[in-house]
Amino acid sequence: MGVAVDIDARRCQIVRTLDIVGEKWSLLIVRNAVRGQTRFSEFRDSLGVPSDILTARLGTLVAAGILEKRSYREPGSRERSSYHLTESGLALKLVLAAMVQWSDEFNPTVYGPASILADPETHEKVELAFVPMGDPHSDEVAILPGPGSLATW
Amino acid sequence: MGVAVDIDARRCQIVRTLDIVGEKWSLLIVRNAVRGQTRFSEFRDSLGVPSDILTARLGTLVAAGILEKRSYREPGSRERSSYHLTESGLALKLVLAAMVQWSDEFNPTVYGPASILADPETHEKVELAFVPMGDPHSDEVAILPGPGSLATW
DNA sequence: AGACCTAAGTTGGATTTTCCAATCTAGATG
DNA sequence: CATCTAGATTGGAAAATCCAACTTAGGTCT
Repeated sequence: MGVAVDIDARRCQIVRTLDIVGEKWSLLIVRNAVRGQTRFSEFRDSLGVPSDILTARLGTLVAAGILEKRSYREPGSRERSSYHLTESGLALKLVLAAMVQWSDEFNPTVYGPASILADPETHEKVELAFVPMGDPHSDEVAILPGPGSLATW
Repeated sequence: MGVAVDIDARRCQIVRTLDIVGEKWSLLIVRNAVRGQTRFSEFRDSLGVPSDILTARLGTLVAAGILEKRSYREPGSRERSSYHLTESGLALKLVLAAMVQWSDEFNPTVYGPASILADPETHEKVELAFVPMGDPHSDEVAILPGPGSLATW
């Protein structure tokens, strides 16, 4: 992201995270990947991101190990590329969920939440909280469409 | 941030959060505010952010209710402005902590973590996890300097 | 008074990033 | 060999950021 080039600023975890996903569109691409999108045209059409920017962002995310570039072949078409979340990329759900939760509390809409954080198995609502390190807990979450959602999830 | 202007995209909590803190420097200003900084010159000098950009970001953060503009007066000086986190701004620690945790796991440095998430009272290490909604839990966290920290905290 | 100091903020112009529409690529099909 | 299509590239316009110099407005000093 070009922020804070001096060597000790880069030790900051927040700077290091923003360096990777702090540019415009990056986190929204990850969000849509979490929703299951994998193709260039899906990201471009659903987000409205300019295709040259999308090319650049996908490259950055692949280089950072957040997305993995694969090939797929639709019957009757040539081989094309698709982009899939890695373990690292999937773990960014933590950051996305934090934004969802903050927005629900401090910047809600009149429509209700568009996304709801839930237990992947029981679908009970969950929330992010600070727990003692090492205690058994869940780092898995499902992000389900809520009442404020218009999106095809 | 100008991303996704269409009406239903703005229902997304992630878009709504990025609209407020997704611009360059915004989250770093919040980070430094969490560290206790309040003054224009502190933000400018510690981050190296251009002063015109800082003016714009402080304005956005104040307008969004994340910072509150106050006056202070140093003995022998005239009245000046300072910027203080609101409850809403303090709650962004959740997002910052998520970035810290993600970076620790997937993008660590050789120096060890610069920041450590800890219980504000016991200083035991804590981590973000998904817990059942409504269960008793902590949303308080202290962000302490770790072994990788060079910053004057 | 008036010269000087200082934190906060503004201004003009260069640089960088983003945007947008048009174009290109390369294998598949008719 | 013309046509189709998802993925990508290109050139030029627009917007955001950067940078250094300057301004503001009250305070101190003499």
